[in-house]
Order: sequence, then structure tokens, then C-alpha cells
Amino acid sequence: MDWREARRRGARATIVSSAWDLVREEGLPALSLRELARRSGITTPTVYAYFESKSAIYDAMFGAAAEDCAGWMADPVDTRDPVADLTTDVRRFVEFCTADIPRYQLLFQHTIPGFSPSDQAYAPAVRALERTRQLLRRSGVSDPRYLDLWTALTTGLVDQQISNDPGGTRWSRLIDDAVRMFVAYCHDPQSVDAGQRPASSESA
Amino acid sequence: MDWREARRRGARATIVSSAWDLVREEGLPALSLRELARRSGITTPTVYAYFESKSAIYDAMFGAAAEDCAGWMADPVDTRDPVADLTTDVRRFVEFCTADIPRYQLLFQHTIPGFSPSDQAYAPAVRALERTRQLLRRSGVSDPRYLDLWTALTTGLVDQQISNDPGGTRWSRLIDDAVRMFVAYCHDPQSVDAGQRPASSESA
DNA sequence: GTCTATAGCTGGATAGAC
DNA sequence: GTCTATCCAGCTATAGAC
Repeated sequence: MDWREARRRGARATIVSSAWDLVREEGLPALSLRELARRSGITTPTVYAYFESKSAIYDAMFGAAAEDCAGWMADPVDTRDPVADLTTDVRRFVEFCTADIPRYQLLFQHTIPGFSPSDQAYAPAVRALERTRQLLRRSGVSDPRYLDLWTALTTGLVDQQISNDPGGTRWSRLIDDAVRMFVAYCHDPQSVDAGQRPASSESA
Repeated sequence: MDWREARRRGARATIVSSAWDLVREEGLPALSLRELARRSGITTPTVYAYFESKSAIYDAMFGAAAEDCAGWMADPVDTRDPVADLTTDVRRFVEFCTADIPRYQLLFQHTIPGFSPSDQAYAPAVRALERTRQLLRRSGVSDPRYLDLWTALTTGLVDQQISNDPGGTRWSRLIDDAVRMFVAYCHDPQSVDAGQRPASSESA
């Protein structure tokens, strides 16, 4: 392995780390190359020695965050209770997302005007989704429609938690309910009509 | 009613309308007072004759969009089938959100750095939520926790539809499933364990 | 690779004449 | 209320010496 290349990677990683520190404090759109250079102890042109544009920095930040996400979610959860494993998985996901909102915005919302991640930076997210797919399979859910329903449910919890109760637990504490609701329906979607119990009171 | 005041309101409304045209084309963060003035047929200082700051323009835009939302959702849905009414309501909501993504971003995501809506601009959103609460009640759901679960589920569908399949129907076509899943669980949350059916195949 | 210096542009907001 | 003219600040990105 080339030492020069290793040095270069290290310098890039330092800049990306400073960039994350910056946006955590100032917000995702507040990333500026001047301030980034200042915090990294270098000057703006030097930043361009490592990244060809601001967008390339966002891409490297995206890649690092996606790796963090994959690592955070990767711990084994196999307790021989598939539903409990699913619950653990969502809990981890919600914790990961709510712990760092700018990171969530870059990874899962498309809030930066010109930026979309490269395939390389996006790869860990694909792996994470595949892992979720397998967890669902072990719980007896394999219909791809239900995988979509699952991602809607979990990102909805995260989204509401972040948007309407940042730092709180108003939605994250609903994870157990959400998972049980989801699994029950996917296991027996037809049975729901039998349980219908329309309210008789109150109209218009 | 004062004619001067009416004129003033009309001019303000024109500017706000131009602002929405602009962000629909260029994206929410691309709103600039220069371009807004140009499109409105006036100059930048004149904008300041009607709005004291850029943030005030965002606030007026928010208020207009919130009124649009309330109006869009307000049509009666009473078909004497509460669950069908709920489904109609979600369908309307998803259509409203996906029809105009910058509008969705301003209303429901908090993506503009310094901006948060005034209480006045926010009021229609409160009314809409109250209406949803009543619809849920008519379906036999009154636990506030389940209202939160409901908002998570519906915004999750919108969020995934916009983020991962803009212009498509990959998530919006799951609305029926989502509503039935939700109602079934809320009507009988305890029954779900009975339906457990862990998959025996496949491990690690 | 790293710097100084700066180009080139766009932004929000204001002064002051009319 | 509306304009012309402008201030001042910030930004990305580059030129060119070392």
C-alpha cells in the first residue's frame, strides 16, 4: 500500500470529519468551504486539492454517514424471536436518525439543491435495506409491497419524531405498537374486516 | 373596509403567488428577493414595502399553503363508512403533498434554516389535524397515541413516495393496506399475538 | 500541496430622490 | 410606494508564487 495514498485518504477523512462537525453545529445548508477550511486548519484552495467541488464534499460526507449507518445497524440481533429482532432493528434505526438530524437530512431527505449521492456513496444504504428485507423474511413477511409499507412506517416514525418532538420520545415510544401492528397485518391481511367495529356515536 | 388595505392585501397576495411559482420551478432554497421582484414586475425595495424581511415572505407563503391544505382536505367525506372516509382522507392528503414538493417541504419539513412559521400561519394546520382526530374518532380510534401512530403512518407514505418514487404510485397505492392495518390494530391491539406465525425457514 | 490574493458572482437589505 | 444606486457580506472557485 502506498504511503502517499494513505496520507491522502487520512487528510480527506479529516476534512470530512470537520465538515460533519460544522454542519452538526450550523445546519446542513450552512456548510461553506471557507469555514470548513478554517476548522480543518488549512485554506480554501487546499480543500480543492482533495475535493474537486463542494458537491464532492457532500458526497464524501454522504458516504461516511452511510457507512456509519450500516455499522450502527449491523450488530447481530438474532434472538430466535423474529418480531423482537425487528423491533430492535427499528429502535436502532430511530436512534441513529434522531441522534444527528443533519445526518438524517443528508442521508434520507433530498434537501441539498444540486446534490445527489454517487452510486458508491449510496452502496451501504442498499446493503442496509437488504438486511431489513431479510429480517422481514424471517418474520414471515416477503411480499415486496409490505417491505415498502415497512419503510413508510419506520421513516414516518422518524420523521414525526424529528419534526414535531425533537429530543423527545413521543413517536419513538410507539415502535412496539408499530411493529406489532405491521406484523399482525402482514401475517393475516384478510382477517381485519372481521374485527371491524365502527363507532356508532358522533356524526358530522 | 378600507380600499387601501384591500389594495395592499392584493399586492401582497400577488407577490406570494409569484414566490410560489418561483420555488416550484427552482426549489425552495432558491427563493431570492431579486428574482422574486423581477417576476412580480417590481424591484427589490418595493418588496420591502410589503414584507419586512425574506422570512416574512416565507411566513406568508406558509400561511397560503396551509390555507390551501385546509381547503383541499375540507370537502365532506361522510359516506357512513368511517374507514372508507379515513381512506379518502389519506388519499387526499397524499395527493396534496405529492402534487407540489416544495410546498410539502415548507409545510411539513423544516428545511429552511432560520424560519419557523408564526402561530397565525400555522393555524390552518392545527385545524386540519383536529379534523383528522375527529375522523379517527368516528372510526373508533380515540387514543392520542394512536393519533400519533396515524400521523407517522401517513407522513411516512408521503415521505417515501416523494423521496424514492416521485411522480409514481409505489407508496400511494399502499394507502388501502395502511388504513386497514391501522384500524385493525387500533380496534383490537391485543389480538395480534394470537396471529403470530414466525417463519421456520432461513436463518442468519 | 500549500499558500496569498482575488476574480466573479449573488445574496439580503438600505439610502434617498421622486 | 416606487424607483435608481449601492453597501456590505458571503459564496465557490481559480491563478500563480513557493
